[in-house]
Amino acid sequence: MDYYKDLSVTKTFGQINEFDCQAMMFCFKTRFKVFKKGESILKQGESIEDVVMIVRGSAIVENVDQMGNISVVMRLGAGEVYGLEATYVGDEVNKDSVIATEKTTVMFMNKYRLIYPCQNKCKRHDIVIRNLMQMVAERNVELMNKLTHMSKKSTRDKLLSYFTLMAKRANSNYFEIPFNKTELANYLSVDRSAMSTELAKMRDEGLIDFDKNEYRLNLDFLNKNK
Amino acid sequence: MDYYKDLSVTKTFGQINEFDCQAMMFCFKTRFKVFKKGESILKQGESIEDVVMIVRGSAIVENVDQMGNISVVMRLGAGEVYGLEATYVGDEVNKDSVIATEKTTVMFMNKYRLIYPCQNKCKRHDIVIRNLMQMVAERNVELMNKLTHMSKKSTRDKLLSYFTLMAKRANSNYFEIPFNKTELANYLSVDRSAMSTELAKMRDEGLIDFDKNEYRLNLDFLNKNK
DNA sequence: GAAAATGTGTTGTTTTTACAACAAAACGAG
DNA sequence: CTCGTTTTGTTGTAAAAACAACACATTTTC
Repeated sequence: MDYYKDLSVTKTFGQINEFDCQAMMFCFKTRFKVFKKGESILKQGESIEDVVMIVRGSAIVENVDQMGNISVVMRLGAGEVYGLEATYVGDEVNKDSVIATEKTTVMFMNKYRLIYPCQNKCKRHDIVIRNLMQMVAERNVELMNKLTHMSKKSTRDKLLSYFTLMAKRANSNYFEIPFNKTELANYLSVDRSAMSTELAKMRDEGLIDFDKNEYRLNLDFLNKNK
Repeated sequence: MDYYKDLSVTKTFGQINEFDCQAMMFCFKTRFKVFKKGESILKQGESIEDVVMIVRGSAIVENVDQMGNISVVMRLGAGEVYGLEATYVGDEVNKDSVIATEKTTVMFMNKYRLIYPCQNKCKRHDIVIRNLMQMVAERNVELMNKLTHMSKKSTRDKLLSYFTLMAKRANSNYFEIPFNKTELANYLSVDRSAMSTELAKMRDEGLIDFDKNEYRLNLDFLNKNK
């Protein structure tokens, strides 16, 4: 396979040469699969066999409760893994579904091989462990950020909390977000139509502007009125 | 110091003998401090110098936004650490405050010494790294659970989501929670008085019962009416 | 390129929550 | 034990969000 080009730019395998990477692929019993847009990479409730990594493309982690409410937990981009934390805490079934948002290549890795140190020749396993640790820490921060947005009382404040972070990340008050409107509503746990109304109101007030998934945040306005 | 008794039962240092533990204490430049109830162990906005571990007692992690809204992020019990993820991602200031909820002994550890492998004699450092990884993974699951509660639309569903998890954890429909009513409201991001009203309503309907921080969840009733 | 599916914006109505203000209860320190 | 502080419960009102139903736009698929 020539997936090494993709793997070499991931956080997990980036610092590892192609030869060692190959050895590790073997050790982790990796297999690759390509998913079409909308296909489920993992299904909520199914037993966990592997840790998955997005090699190319992207996916959304979502949770559907008994009442049918959809909650978007996060988005996974290239290089990101899912299923690691569950493996560490010993969960046996997926708590969420992972759904491809475009044509997406996924690498499946044996969950046990990944987290236990091995006696094999893949001598870079320690580096991978370190990298995974880093990624779990980053995910933690990501979840804390989501909590910060969701803890806001009003839809407007939730949106502003999210937009402010995205602007900071982009280092610009003009930025693109990885969600469409429906997904954003499910990410922030607000009603989509109510959110749509609120966004329109914010635009009328000159606070923000947007087109598709691109947004502009008028920070001057924000600071003036606080 | 005779803190070893306390440390020996923590996830981080539990598998390590007293001698190695002592060596590591030195390596991590640990220092101990006792806080009274209500005192701040870490303050939001202050620069991060150390990773802290609750040795004895407990604390609450909370965040106050510009409008003065208090959000309880999580509760820390004995053996739990705070500041690790921030160190991994390179944050320089505390995003939250950590406040002792009772008389609490805290161990401060040099953040760099903790996460970088060292050349010293503390040969159990690798075990500590592994244990920390486990704890960060567990914290992620904890945060995901909180997100699940908070993503529910109504106060009642938020409460039920939380209570159901606590009952599952306790393996009983009778359980104690680590929050008082005010803290619980701030944890779930709902108005305290509205929550109080909703709890009373749920009690009237026979769905739950409670006294102080102890709750009983009537699951039969729950299943019957869904 | 047409049809189907998905995504988005708008409106009015209903339900829920936040807010404010207060009283009662529990707790804690001296 | 007592006073001050914190926690909890209650109520009415105002504000906000959820919901439902729809039209229109956009995207996907064959």
